[in-house]
Amino acid sequence: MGKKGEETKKRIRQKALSLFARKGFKSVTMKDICIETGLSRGGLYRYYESTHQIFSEIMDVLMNAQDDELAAKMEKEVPAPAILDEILGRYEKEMLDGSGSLSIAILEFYSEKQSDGRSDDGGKDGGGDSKLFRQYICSKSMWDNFISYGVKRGEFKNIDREEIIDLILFSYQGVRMFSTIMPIDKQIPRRIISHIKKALLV
Amino acid sequence: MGKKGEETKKRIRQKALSLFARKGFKSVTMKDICIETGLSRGGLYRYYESTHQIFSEIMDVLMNAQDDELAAKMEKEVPAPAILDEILGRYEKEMLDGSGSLSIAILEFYSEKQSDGRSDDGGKDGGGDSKLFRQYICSKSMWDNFISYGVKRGEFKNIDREEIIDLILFSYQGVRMFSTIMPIDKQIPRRIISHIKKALLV
Amino acid sequence: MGKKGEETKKRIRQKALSLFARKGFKSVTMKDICIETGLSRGGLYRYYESTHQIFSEIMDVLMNAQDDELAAKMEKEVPAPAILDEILGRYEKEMLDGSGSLSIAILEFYSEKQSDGRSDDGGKDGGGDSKLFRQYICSKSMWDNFISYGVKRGEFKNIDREEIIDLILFSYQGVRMFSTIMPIDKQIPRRIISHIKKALLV
Amino acid sequence: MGKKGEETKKRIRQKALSLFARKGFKSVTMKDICIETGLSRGGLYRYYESTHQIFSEIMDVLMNAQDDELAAKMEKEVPAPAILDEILGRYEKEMLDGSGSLSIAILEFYSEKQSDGRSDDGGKDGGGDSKLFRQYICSKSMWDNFISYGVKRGEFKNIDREEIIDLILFSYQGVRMFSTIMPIDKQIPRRIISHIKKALLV
DNA sequence: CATGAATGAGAGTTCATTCAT
DNA sequence: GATGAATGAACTCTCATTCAT
Repeated sequence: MGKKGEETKKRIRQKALSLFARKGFKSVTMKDICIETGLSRGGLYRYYESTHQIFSEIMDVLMNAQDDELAAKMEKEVPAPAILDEILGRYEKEMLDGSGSLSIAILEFYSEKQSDGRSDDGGKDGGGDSKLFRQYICSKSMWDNFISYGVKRGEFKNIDREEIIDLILFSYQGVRMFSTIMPIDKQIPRRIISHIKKALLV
Repeated sequence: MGKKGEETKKRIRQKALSLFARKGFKSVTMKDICIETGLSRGGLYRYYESTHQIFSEIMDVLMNAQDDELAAKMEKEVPAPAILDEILGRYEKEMLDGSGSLSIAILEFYSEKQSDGRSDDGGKDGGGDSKLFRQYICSKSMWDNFISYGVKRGEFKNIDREEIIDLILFSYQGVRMFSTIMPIDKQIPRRIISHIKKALLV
Repeated sequence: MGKKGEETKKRIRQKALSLFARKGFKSVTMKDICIETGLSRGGLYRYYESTHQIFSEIMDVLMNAQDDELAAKMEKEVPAPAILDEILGRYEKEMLDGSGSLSIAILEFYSEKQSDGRSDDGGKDGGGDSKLFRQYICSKSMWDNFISYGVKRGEFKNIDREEIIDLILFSYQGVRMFSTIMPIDKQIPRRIISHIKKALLV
Repeated sequence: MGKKGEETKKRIRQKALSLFARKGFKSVTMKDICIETGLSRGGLYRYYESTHQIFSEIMDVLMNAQDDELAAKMEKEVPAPAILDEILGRYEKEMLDGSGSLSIAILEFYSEKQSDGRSDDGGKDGGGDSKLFRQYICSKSMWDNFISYGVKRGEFKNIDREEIIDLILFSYQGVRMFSTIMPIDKQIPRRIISHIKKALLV
């Protein structure tokens, strides 16, 4: 493919990402992406043959770009509450900013597959649900490690971990979803974060 | 519009509802609804001129069909924990059953409006966000009343109400969303509910 | 579908037939047929969803419009040589007139299916080859009956029937094919017919 | 154009030939030929600028590669029936093997020109019909010579030569055509050949 | 010379929408 | 009121063809 080709693919993904964030998955057409990237029909199709494929690759890239950062901090013995502050700070920002979120696009993408029964993710692995599910498992295990770390250091309560993790993950996702369609009062993320902190910190 | 007309409209809404639950909002076409209802093109257009309008009316109907039931129970002095059990039981069921949920359709419907800037909700009120927002406010006030009731009866803790309410509402919505695209482990709703109960019950 | 619809379908088939005869099968597009019939895209697709389907129906109609005429003549005890003259006269005309012939279109249509392996003949029966083959069998049995008739009347020689029939059918088809792409000298059909007559007549 | 260039052209023609035999003329694209030959777009276009041109050259090469062999045999006074056996044996094989035949491609190629009115055969001569026609004339004269030879040797009947030649050529072509789209019973070529022999041999 | 990136024309297809009957 | 025939816009996708490197 060559270096130029790889760069074009990357450019396509970037432009497409902004479209998906803005309009969700279903409403983005190959034509939209042509216009956004400045490529012609044929030019785009040379690299990707459907919005499914593009989205799928975007998801792959995003998912692989995950947190080693956290592990690094635990390595360095950063206090758990400090790490928690940092993570929840990021969550808060994300919950408030609906514009950059792929939430709806993700939902549309995976829900479409459900009803279709098709599996157009470039053939890299088996089906998208599992990809999402793996992501959930991964986030969960990350939190689990982190909470263990906090408990070991005597900084977190030794509560039912799965319970608090599910609560964190799904309320976070819930707010993100709604932030794309409804003005989210700043207090909402703040309250959720406050609750999480109270539940965790000794 | 005579009685017959109203019934036809109702039938259209019912059939369309099942389509929206299955395929989301964007993927349902007027043609789909023609087929599902058995109406001809012209026949359908006589009653509704777009899927937006149909969906909007469905939402109106659903939102108006809300809980006076709860008020009735509080009136009858039913113990708060019993009411809580009942509500959370319903929530649990809904979190597990992705199939019947309009979650995605709602998200698509309102998010489409955001990006369009259009306001095609039948002209009844100004913009859908506020409709959704009102719904949120309404649910919130319902829970607020209910928690007050429990606190007054000495059955609920007197904690920060807004905090727990946001947590309940958004984690519930978060799970519902994901239930439509990912297999949800039975334990997830159970854990969330367990947490809520622990947070509320004395 | 209604009477109007049936008429539109018929009109489509007629116009398409002239296109197929002129350009063969592969070179005719749905757009061509739109233009020829004066229908819009959507209008045409309402009735037929591919040139395959149209061609297939044309073939069905043509094949069903076959020779009961011959049977009638044998019934009426018309002398075999007279009937032979009439049939071969028709053959001669058809061999000379390349313009109205579907030969190439038929060849393209069925050869495309071979390589594709698809079977898009409206689902009415199993595959097109058999349809062609049946046609061959049918023509063959028609000639067989007819030659028997001539032999019984003492007007035809009692020669190897299958031999002469294959010769008739394939040389006729061969000339028809070439008549679409090459000027056919009038003498060619005449010579072929002359040979056939000599082979058959006592 | 050096020797290497000529070889590349030859390779292109060979690969293209197999494609034309498999898919006919119209269905073969420059892209197909790129893939089949392993050449890049630009690479292919350096040598040939259209499938028409490639096909045309293939035809030229094939037509020039004709029978001096027959002349040689007559020179050597090989008995006419032996030569006939050999020729008809080859015909039989060709009639049965639809797969390697260019029949359909030829038909498509020349029929396309008819309707187009264009003349894209590399500019070497005026129009393809005449090329085909010349080929017919050429085959005919070959047979004419051969039959004369047989008659002179007292091995063939002195019948109307043009008649039997047309019969041979067109029934042969007819079967070849159909062999590409229909299973041809082994008996069919056999019967045709049997008839020809009976007509020729004393 | 050869490559493959890119263009743009054009075919296929699907729907929202209108309108004569 | 209701039907379904018809329109036309928009999208998807595929190639022939060109051209900078």
